[in-house]
Amino acid sequence: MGRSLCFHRAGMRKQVLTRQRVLELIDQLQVGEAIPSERRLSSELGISRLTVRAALDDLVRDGYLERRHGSGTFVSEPKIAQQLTLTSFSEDMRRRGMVAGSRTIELREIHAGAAVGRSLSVSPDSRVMLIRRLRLADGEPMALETLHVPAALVPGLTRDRLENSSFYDLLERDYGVVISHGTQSIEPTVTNEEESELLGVPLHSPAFLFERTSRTDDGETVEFVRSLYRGDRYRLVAELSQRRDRPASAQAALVAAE
Amino acid sequence: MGRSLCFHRAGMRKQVLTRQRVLELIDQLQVGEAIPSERRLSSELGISRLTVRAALDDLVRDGYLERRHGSGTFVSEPKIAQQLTLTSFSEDMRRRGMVAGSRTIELREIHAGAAVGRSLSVSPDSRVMLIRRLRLADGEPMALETLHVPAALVPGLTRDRLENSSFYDLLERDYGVVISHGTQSIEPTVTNEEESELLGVPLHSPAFLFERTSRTDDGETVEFVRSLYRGDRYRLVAELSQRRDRPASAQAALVAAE
DNA sequence: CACGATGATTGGTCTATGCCAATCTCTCGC
DNA sequence: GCGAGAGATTGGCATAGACCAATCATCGTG
Repeated sequence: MGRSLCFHRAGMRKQVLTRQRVLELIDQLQVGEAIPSERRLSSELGISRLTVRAALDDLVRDGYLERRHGSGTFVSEPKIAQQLTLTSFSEDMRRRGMVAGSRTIELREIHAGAAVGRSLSVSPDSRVMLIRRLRLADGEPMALETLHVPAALVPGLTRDRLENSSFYDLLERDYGVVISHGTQSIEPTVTNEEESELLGVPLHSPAFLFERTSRTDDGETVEFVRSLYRGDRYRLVAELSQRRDRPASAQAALVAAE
Repeated sequence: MGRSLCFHRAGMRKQVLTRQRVLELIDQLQVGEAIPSERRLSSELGISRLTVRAALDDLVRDGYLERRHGSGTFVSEPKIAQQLTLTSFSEDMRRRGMVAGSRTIELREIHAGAAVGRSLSVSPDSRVMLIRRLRLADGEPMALETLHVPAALVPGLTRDRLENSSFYDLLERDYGVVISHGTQSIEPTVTNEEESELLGVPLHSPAFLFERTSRTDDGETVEFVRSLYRGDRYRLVAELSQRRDRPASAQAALVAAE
């Protein structure tokens, strides 16, 4: 903590570096413990207090910290982030202290077809990898994932490389593809016979159906995923806030009746 | 726009007032149209550019505006806010250009009991109002809502006053109760016989079950609501982002198996 | 010992300013 | 008329500093 930001990587914003530094700090502290004050961080890191503050704002918004006016800034109870973000299943489970795993059920190359072609912004004739995986937490089936990715993006993809790994990590490490944004929808559904058997739940059990389309920075669509999460083991929880100084905003999409 | 912030209400933060002023502006513009530059707003409102910027940051985060470096700041396509917020059904529907309505099915005073007592932080013997309402959008059933509120909070509550109104508005207007934060969980479920009939969907249709506990600023729990939203008409959609400079964070709660 | 007052520390908000990067517009030259 | 370059405008990021509000700790008094 006696160092200023001379550890910076070229071009990286000070705010971002500060965020990372503070996250390291948080890892070393217990819930409820205070981090150093803004003024202290400012002088120790050799940056302005507003810059420190901006980094902390971000961490507060993401739920890592909570501020108490006049007291300090404290490590939060680990809780659900307010914002939905692109999260790999593996990372998600790891943050819960669980061991994430996966079992590849199917891996083959298909023609995209109309629907998948549209979702991936490729022609229906395009070659696409279809990957079906059962996602496990502490060895228990949690979700069933069907993933489509343009075949040209992942030459030489094998089951071995997929086993017990995060697809995002693999994309980046082995293919230099970095996912940066996407769109996700969530619907309630019920499990069919095959799904029920794979997930170990009764037929027609309630489940969440997540559909996600992910893109790289330059807008290339790199995956379309459907994931079915068991409703008996999975629930979305959010801390909500209504600020008097903000108008209410919508929290859901309403789709047209068929 | 030739006025400075002399329209301010006592104690209200400049950032908040700016936000409101800009929201008014947005209402008058078309999607894709530019708002005045930060520098222009700064001089016209008589506040510093950083303060303008903070207000715009907020609006950008909430999806009202999008910034293009070097070009300006533009009105966004109306889209789903990234953050889940406390939203009244009425406001939600209105933002979709639909007419919100409701039909009160039941309004009576009961004893809280163990579960509701716990949710409302009152004793099981406490008197609690039970309100069941069907929520309509353009006259069509959309959600079934069961609301519990401590009876002492809403003396003289009648069906008339509930009809076609937002409970939040009513709480504030008639009882001076302002909800400020809460916790919401979302689960997939299926409709039972009564629910299916009320919502006009087949038996065992997938649906979202929202449970929400809402509190005032000083932490008093003022309502516990269960809402059942039709899965065929309701879906959660989010724009997702994975910033390289941010660690992934969880987006859901995982509940223990019963 | 307990309570109240005071001072220190902390977060909260804002001002003024500077510089860089990206984009747009206008002018000039071919 | 078109393209390139320069200047203007815009967002992006940061500094230094000031002041207010809330909380905490310490000290003094009853």
